[in-house]
Amino acid sequence: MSRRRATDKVDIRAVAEAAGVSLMTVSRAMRGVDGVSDRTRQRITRLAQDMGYFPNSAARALAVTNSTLIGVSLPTLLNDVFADVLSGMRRTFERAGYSSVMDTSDYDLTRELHWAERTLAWRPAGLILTGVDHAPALRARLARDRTPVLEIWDITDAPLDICVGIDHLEAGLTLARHVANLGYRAPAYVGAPPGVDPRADKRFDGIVRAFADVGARAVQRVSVTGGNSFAAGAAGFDSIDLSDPPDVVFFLTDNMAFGGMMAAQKAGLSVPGDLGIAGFNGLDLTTVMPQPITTLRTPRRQIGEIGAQHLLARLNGVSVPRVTRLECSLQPGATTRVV
Amino acid sequence: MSRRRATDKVDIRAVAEAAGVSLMTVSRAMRGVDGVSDRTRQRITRLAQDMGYFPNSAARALAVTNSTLIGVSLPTLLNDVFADVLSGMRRTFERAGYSSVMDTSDYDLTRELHWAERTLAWRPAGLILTGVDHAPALRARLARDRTPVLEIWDITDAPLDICVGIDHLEAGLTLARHVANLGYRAPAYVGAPPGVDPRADKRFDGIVRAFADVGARAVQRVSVTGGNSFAAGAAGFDSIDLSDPPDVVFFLTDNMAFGGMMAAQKAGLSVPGDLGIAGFNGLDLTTVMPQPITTLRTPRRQIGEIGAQHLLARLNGVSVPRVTRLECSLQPGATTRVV
DNA sequence: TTGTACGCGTTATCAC
DNA sequence: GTGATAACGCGTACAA
Repeated sequence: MSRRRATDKVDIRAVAEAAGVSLMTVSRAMRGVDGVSDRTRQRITRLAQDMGYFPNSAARALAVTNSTLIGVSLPTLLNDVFADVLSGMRRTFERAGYSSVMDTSDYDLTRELHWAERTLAWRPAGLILTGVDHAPALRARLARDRTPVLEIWDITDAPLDICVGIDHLEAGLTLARHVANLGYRAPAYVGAPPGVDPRADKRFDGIVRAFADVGARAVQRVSVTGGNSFAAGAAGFDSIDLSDPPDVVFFLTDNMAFGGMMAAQKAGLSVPGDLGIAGFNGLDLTTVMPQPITTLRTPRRQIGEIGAQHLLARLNGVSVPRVTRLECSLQPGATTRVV
Repeated sequence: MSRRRATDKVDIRAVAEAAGVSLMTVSRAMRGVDGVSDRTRQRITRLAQDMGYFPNSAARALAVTNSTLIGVSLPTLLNDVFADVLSGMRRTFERAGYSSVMDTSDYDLTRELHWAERTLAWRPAGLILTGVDHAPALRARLARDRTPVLEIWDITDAPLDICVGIDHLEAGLTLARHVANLGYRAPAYVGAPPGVDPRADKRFDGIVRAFADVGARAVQRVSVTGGNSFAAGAAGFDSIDLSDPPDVVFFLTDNMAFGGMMAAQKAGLSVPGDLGIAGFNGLDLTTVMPQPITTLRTPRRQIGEIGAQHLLARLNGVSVPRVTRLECSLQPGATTRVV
C-alpha cells in the first residue's frame, strides 16, 4: 500500500555511503558535535540536504533513552483559559526544540489517565497536567516513573513533582468578599455540577465561606451541563429558583456571566439595578464591554510561561521551587453596584 | 542526573525472564495477538502489570517503521474556530489509539515549516495542516515524503494529498451578497493585514466582488494587528476613515464584530440604525446576544470530524475523496437592516 | 504454542 | 579526525 519503496529509504547509512565516510562521521556531522573536520562536515551536511536525509527521532530517542517530547493534558480548549495558558508555554518549548503531544480530557480523570499511558509510552521528557486532582492509577504510575511532571492552574502542598498555579479557594474568597462588602446578601452560583471541575469547586467553597462570614443567606447553587459557555450561562440563569431570588449571581467564568447577563436582561431585569453579576478570569470579552463584568483576573499566560520555564529548568537539572503560587487581581466592574 | 538507574529498567526482556518465557511470547501476549495460550498470556499480563512494564512506543515505531503519532498544525487556539475543529477530530483519533503532536503557527508559514520538520522526524502516521498555503520548502518536503497529509479549513483543486474545508471566496461572496441585497452600498472591512491570513483574504475578495457586482463603492479595508479579537475589533472600528463613512462594516470574525459593535455604540452610533455590522463564523457568542450578529456559520466541528475520518481511512488504505467541500449557512441577524 | 536470529536507525564507547 | 562495534526495546520471519 503506502509502504515506502526500498529505493526511497534514505537513512544515515545511505548518506555515509554516498559521502564515502562511516556512519558515525555522518552522525557527528549532523548533530554538530566535535570530532569532524570542517571540510567533511560541510560536505556531509550538503549531501544530506540533497539526498533529503532527516534524522529519525524515534531511533535517537531509543539510543539515548530520552526524548524531546513533552506531553500536555488540558481539560478543554473551548474556553479561553487554557488556550491562554498554552500560548504562554509554546514559545519556550519551541525554542528548546521540544514537541508537544497534546490532548484534552473534558474534565474526565479516566481520559486523562489513558492519555497519560499512551503518552508515557513515548518516554516523554516531561508531562504537564492540569490541576492537582488525578486518577489514583495515574498518581501511582507517576510515582514509580522518574518522568518530571508539571501541574498547572491549581496548586497544592504536595504536588506530584512541581506545580505552578493559583489558589482557587482564595480566589473565590477574594472575589466574594469584594461582592459581599458591596452589601449583597443573597448569592447564587451558576457553574458545572459538583465534582466535574475541582478548581471551580474550590472557588465555590471560597464564595460560600465569604458569605457565611458575613451571615448572609446560603449560596444557591445552580448546575448546568452541555452547550457552549455563553449558552450555559444563559440556561443557568434561567434555572435559578426565583421563589428565593438572589441579589447577586456568580458565574463559573466571564463568558457564562455574559450569557447570564443577556438572559437577565431578556427577563426584564436590569444589571446591576435589580441584580448583581460576577464572572471569573478576566477574559478578553470583558475588555470591550461598555459595562465591564465584575471579575477576578487570573494570570493565565503567566502560568504557561513560568510553568514552561520551570519544567525546562527541571529537565536541565536545575532545581526549581516545587510550588509556585501566582496572584490574581480583582477587577471591579459595572455589573455590581457601587457602595 | 535524571538518568534512570539500571535497576529501574523494566523492559520486555525483564518481564520475559521473570515469567520464564521468551521475549517474543511476552510481545505477543502484550499485543493481544494469536500464538499464546490463554494461561501464559494471563500470567504474563499480570506479571507485566505488577512489574510496571509499559511498551516503548519509540522502539515499536522503529521496528515496524510506522508510528501512531499524528501531527496537527493550527494557526492559533485563541479563537473558537480552531478549538472547534480540534474537538471535532479528537474523539476519532483517540479511539483509534493515535496521539497528536500539536502546535500553533501564529499564521507564520516559516514556523509551520519548522514545526513540520521537527514533527516529521518522528515519522508520524499523518500530518494535518491548516489551509492550503504553505512554505515552498514544506511543499517540496512533503512531495518527496509518502506521509499522508490532510489540509483543513480551506480547499483547493490541488491539495498536497487530501483536504476538507470550505470555499472562502464563496463564503465572502454569499455573506456580502446578502448584505448588498439589503441595500448597503458603502462597505468597510476590518481584519488582519493582507497576506497574514490567506483564508480571510479570500473572503475579502468575495466581499469586494459582491459589492462590485452591484456597482457599490470600493470596500474600505482597515487592518488591525495585536490584541485579542474583541479589542482588535474595537480598535479596528476606531480606525475607520470617517471622512468616507461606511454604511456597513464586515469583520474578520464574530468576536471582532462584537468588539466593533461595542466601539460603535460607544461612539454614539446605533446598530443597525446608523450602521450595519456583519461578522463571520457563527461563534458561540452570537447564540446569546439579544441582537444577533449577521454572520455566516462555518461547519467547524464537522470539518474536524470528517477530516479526521478521512485521514484515518487514508491511513488504513481506504481511498477517500481528495477534496471535500462543506457548506456554510447564512445567519441573518439584527445588526443589519431588514428590507 | 513457543523460541531464535535479525533488523529498525541512531548514538556511546573505545580503538586507531 | 575517523571508524568499528555494541547497545537502545521491540517486531518480523521462520524454525522447532
